[in-house]
Amino acid sequence: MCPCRDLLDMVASKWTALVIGDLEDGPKRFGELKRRLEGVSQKMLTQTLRTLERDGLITRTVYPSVPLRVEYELTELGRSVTEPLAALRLWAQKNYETVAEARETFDSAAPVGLEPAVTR
Amino acid sequence: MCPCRDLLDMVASKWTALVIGDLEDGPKRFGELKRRLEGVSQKMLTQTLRTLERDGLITRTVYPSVPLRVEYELTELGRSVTEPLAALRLWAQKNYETVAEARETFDSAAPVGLEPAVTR
DNA sequence: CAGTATCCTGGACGATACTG
DNA sequence: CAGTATCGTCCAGGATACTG
Repeated sequence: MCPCRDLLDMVASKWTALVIGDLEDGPKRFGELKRRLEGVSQKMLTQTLRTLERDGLITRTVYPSVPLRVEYELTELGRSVTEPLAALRLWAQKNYETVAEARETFDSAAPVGLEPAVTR
Repeated sequence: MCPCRDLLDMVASKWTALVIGDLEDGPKRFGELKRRLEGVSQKMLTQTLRTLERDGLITRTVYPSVPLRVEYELTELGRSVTEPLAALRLWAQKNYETVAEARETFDSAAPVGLEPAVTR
C-alpha cells in the first residue's frame, strides 16, 4: 500500500495539524503552545511534539536556564508540509457552511421511505 | 474553535481520503470500492460512504435491478476537496523517504546521555 | 449484491499526581 | 517550567453472522 496512509495518520492525530499551524509564525515554547491550543493535555501535547520531532518536522531546543526553557520550531521539512495543510484549512473555511447545510438536510430526511401521512 | 477540527476529523478517519481518491476517476459500485480498497471491512466502507454522503461529498444512487446495484459518485463539493487532498498525497510521496530516515535516526539515538562505555 | 446487527479489542485521549 | 508516570474511559475499527 502507498505511503499515503502514514501521512494521513499523521495529520489524523487530533493535535498535530494544529501544532504545526501554531508553529508557522516562528518558534514557540511548550507553555505557549499549551495555552494557544487550549484544550490539549500536557500528555497529548508532549506526545504530539515527540512524534513531530521524530518525523523530522520540528526541532526541540532546550535552554538549561532556570526555570527550564524549551523551544519548538519547524524544520525545513516541517515548513514544507505547511502548504498542503493550509490548502486543506482554506477548503474547510470556504466549505464549512455548505457541509453543515448538507448535514442538516440529510439528517432531517425521512429515515427511509416513510410517507408523511403514515402515523407510525 | 475553528472548523478546521471538523475537517481534519473527516480526513482523519481511516478510509475517507482513500475512498475519495478512488472516486476521482468516475462513479463506482460498492463492490468495486471494496475490492480496490483491499483491507476495508463492509462495515467501515458503508460507514465511510454514509458519512461522505451526509456531508454532501458524494451521492448514492440505487438501481433496483436484480441483483441490486448501488453507485457512488463525487459531487461538485466532493470534487473540490480532491485538490487539497492531492496536494497532501503529493507531499507524502515526495517526502516519505525523508521522514523514514528521520525516524531511524531518532530511534537509534541514545535514549538519553548514555555514554558508549557504560555497560549497564 | 449491498448492506444491517452484534460483539469485541486496542489504542487514542483525558485526568491526576509527581519530578528535575 | 516542562515534562514523566499511571490509571481509566471511550470509541474507531475489525470479525462474524444474518438479510432484502
